[in-house]
Amino acid sequence: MFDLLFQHIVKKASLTPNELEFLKTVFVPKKLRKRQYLLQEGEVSKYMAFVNKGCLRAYTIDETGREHIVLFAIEEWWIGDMYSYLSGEPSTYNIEALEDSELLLLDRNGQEKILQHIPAFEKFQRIILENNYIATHRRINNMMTKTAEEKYLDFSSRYPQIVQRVPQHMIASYLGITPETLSRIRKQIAENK
Amino acid sequence: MFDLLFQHIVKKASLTPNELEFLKTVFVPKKLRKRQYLLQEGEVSKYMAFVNKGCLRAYTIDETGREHIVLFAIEEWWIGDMYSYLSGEPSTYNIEALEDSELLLLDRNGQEKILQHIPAFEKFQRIILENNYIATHRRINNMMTKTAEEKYLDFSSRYPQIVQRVPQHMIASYLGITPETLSRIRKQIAENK
DNA sequence: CGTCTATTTGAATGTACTCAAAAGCGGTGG
DNA sequence: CCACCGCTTTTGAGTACATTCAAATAGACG
Repeated sequence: MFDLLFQHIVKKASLTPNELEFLKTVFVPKKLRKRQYLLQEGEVSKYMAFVNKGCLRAYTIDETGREHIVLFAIEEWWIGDMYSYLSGEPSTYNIEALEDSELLLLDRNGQEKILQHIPAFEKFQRIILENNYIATHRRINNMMTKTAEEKYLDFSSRYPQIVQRVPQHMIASYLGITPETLSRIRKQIAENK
Repeated sequence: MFDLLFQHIVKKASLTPNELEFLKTVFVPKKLRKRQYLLQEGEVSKYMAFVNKGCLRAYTIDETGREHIVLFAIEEWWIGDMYSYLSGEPSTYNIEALEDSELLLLDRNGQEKILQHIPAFEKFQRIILENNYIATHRRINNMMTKTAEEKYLDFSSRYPQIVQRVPQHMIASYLGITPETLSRIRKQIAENK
């Protein structure tokens, strides 16, 4: 259950076997069936979740009732509403399992404990934040400057696993384009090669 | 010089007079004339800068040579490339003063010192991060779901001071629309009231 | 197998863009 | 202090890209 998490962490910061063992006492395993929710709009996001297995999406619903996917997560990714998690305010996101999934949950308390026991965890956290910052800013840049086709090509080369596993209209939603447009783009790409 | 910074901080976390006094030894004042750069592409962002006076922009240049404004900052805002600051990697941003400006610089060293001396500073930092997270995600949401007109209306109601102070084509650049489109939108808004 | 949902295709529309040129504005030097 | 130059904003015309709405096809799940 903890193998993937441990691999994930030691890639970014070196922890002793003892320290890794300690982590087991802090993370809480949780299973989610397809279509179950980790978080619903209005709830406080008490956990950040590491995905050990499966696939999830975070989305919002706008005034006109449309869903907009904010984030996907598959194995070795983190998911949660960081804002709600940090501030304790209710979340505006829904987080739903797109496949049967296994998560490892970390709450603020657990996080504090880890930081007290394992100084190197700070570095790990910092790297996660950095990567998040980069991905978010790249996304803004893509939204601003790229055509629908470029957005899709960038996405599918960066996250090919997600393209495989997730319904096409959800990818369209993530990219901020209509399902019809994405369908036509894919057709055109297929033809031109 | 430190008045605004102190106000800014005590709004978010309560610090003792002694602690505030200590901050003076850590932040480094810096003046920038209009059109001077705080950071240029390829340099490492060694500081996060608190804007005591003035106005700046952070922008990138894409493959086709176009500028895209990532961020504005006026009094009481922070500016810098957080990724480069945290990771030590070279920045892809340029940060330029749009007016004569006064900054207070904080480097990683200084930040460490503060955290050691002033535990309450952690809370302050957390709140800054939260606000940053919210603003960034709102921006993504706006880019994805809003028309050019809605983007402008949202921006100008949220940051009216910036609309006042910054050339129109830079606002267009920030919103990811052309200057011509923004001009037409503004005309239309003016007519319809 | 049948139903429900996802994807594809078509036609018409609309929003924002490009390119080009005119008008407006501000800063600078004579 | 005014005239000029350069940059910003506005306006116009034509175009491209993506959207909407509608319907047909394909695929998944019970």
